[in-house]
Amino acid sequence: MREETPNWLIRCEEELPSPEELIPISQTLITPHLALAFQIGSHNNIHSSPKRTAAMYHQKLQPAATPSPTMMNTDFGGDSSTDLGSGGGGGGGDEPARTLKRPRLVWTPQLHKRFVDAVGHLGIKNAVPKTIMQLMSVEGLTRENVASHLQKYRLYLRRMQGGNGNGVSGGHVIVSDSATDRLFASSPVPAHLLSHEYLMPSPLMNPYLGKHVVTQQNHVVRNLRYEDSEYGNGAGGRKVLKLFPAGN
DNA sequence: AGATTAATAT
DNA sequence: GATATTAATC
Repeated sequence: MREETPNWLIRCEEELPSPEELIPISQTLITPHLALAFQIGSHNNIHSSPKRTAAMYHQKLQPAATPSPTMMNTDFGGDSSTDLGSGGGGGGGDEPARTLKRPRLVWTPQLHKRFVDAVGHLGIKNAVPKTIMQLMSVEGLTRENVASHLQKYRLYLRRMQGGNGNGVSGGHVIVSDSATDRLFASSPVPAHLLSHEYLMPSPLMNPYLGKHVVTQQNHVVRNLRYEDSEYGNGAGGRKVLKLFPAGN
């Protein structure tokens, strides 16, 4: 067996060790008592690990604000120091860190910054969720966290390039509002993400085009093509996929 | 605002 | 099978 050496990853890590950027990340990735309760690998902190744990920086508590009916009871909720490390716990999962559902991640500007310059240092090729996650080195951050964020981020970037990001069309500038946009706007966009090839999905390689597909209703559909949706101005003329039922 | 899922591709 | 991407939905 032989692990491939992630040379590029190594290069990136050597290249971007800006301590100012890496150290002061402060945000609650996992709730403090979640981290405490899990006490990942007992509190024998393995300092050899270069990872920064979000739990280390817990300063601002999120009120959790989770009105979901499911409610995370989490027996350890009551008191602290409920180390799961002890063998006593009968049905307890040994590593809830993976099995339990974590509270939803809050993408603070700092965390987003990390995300962005991780993406910035990876090439177009390597800026994929898994590697971004690795380069960010934030404990508890999952691939899906990054994937989800990346998806939204790309949508944001497309809106910027496609439409005039700073449309001076007419008379007034289209300033991006909405909290999301401001978060994304809070960090400068890495140049290589502005590549058209990167942002624009090739309609020509759409698997549906020219083929036919069977819908849930068992109707055969063919001749799929893209059409420009003309919604006056609101959407800004996005492409939509239209289906043409084949007679029956 | 994020997470999750389904379909698809590599 | 694992991961990526997109769209849709929760």
